[in-house]
Amino acid sequence: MAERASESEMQVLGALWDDSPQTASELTSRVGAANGWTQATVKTLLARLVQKGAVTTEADGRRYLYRPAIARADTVADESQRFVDRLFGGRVSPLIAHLAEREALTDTDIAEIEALLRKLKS
Amino acid sequence: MAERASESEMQVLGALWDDSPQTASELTSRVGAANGWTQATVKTLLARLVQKGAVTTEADGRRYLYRPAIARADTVADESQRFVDRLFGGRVSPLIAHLAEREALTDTDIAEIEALLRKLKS
DNA sequence: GCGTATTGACTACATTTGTAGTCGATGTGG
DNA sequence: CCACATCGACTACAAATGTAGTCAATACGC
Repeated sequence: MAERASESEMQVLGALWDDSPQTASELTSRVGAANGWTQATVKTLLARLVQKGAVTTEADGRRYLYRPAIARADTVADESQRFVDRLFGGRVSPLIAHLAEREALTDTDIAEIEALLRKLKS
Repeated sequence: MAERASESEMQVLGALWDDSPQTASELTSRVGAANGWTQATVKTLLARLVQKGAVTTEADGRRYLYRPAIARADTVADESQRFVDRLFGGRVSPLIAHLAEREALTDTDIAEIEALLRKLKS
């Protein structure tokens, strides 16, 4: 089982979920730039992700192509569970209630959620 | 602004939100036992929370009574925001969609969420 | 009063995380 | 062919985190 990725590592992993494979340079341009990290930092993050088994490499000439080795959905599931447990005692609706209260929900969000719920009930 | 509490520290803080004030012993019995931590560990966590300004102490004879110094709602708000940003690019509905898919939503949850949304729209 | 249990203060230390530098190998443009 | 750019490997190192031990003071039961 792959170990958990740290928050920074998760940024890199997220970029790979969005688009893969990518080279270290590409990732530096995207994630690095977005977070103010140098290439060196991004490479360290990549190395750690590989070591944790969360990312795989494929040689492409002199460099590597990086690909996620774990599914976004699985990771998101684990993290969501941990999160809801940690802050909301495992209950989901308090989370929604909270998000709603903080006005973190746009009208579009609300519409989408309602549509989801309708589908869930059918 | 108080610094963020780590995950372990959050466990202790959570217990204080549920019930406060509490002594270190009480917290060890609850949180410590639940997590397999010794008294020493719980005390360290408490000391760090105090140092971070997340918990206050009040002398009670030879010992302290511990109380949360930051509101659950505020912390939950910050953490939720970070979480949604980190895993869902800041969008809330993918989170709901995910929870729904994983059947993490009970019928009660669904009903509660619908009620919330109705209220939101009015 | 005195031994014993309890408590906070202080110390300890390995691991993880954030952030980056260096360096040797190798590919590339001219 | 060769200077230069680029890449991964390895190294560095401070701060945060997880986990706990030790110790001196003190309160409490007898």
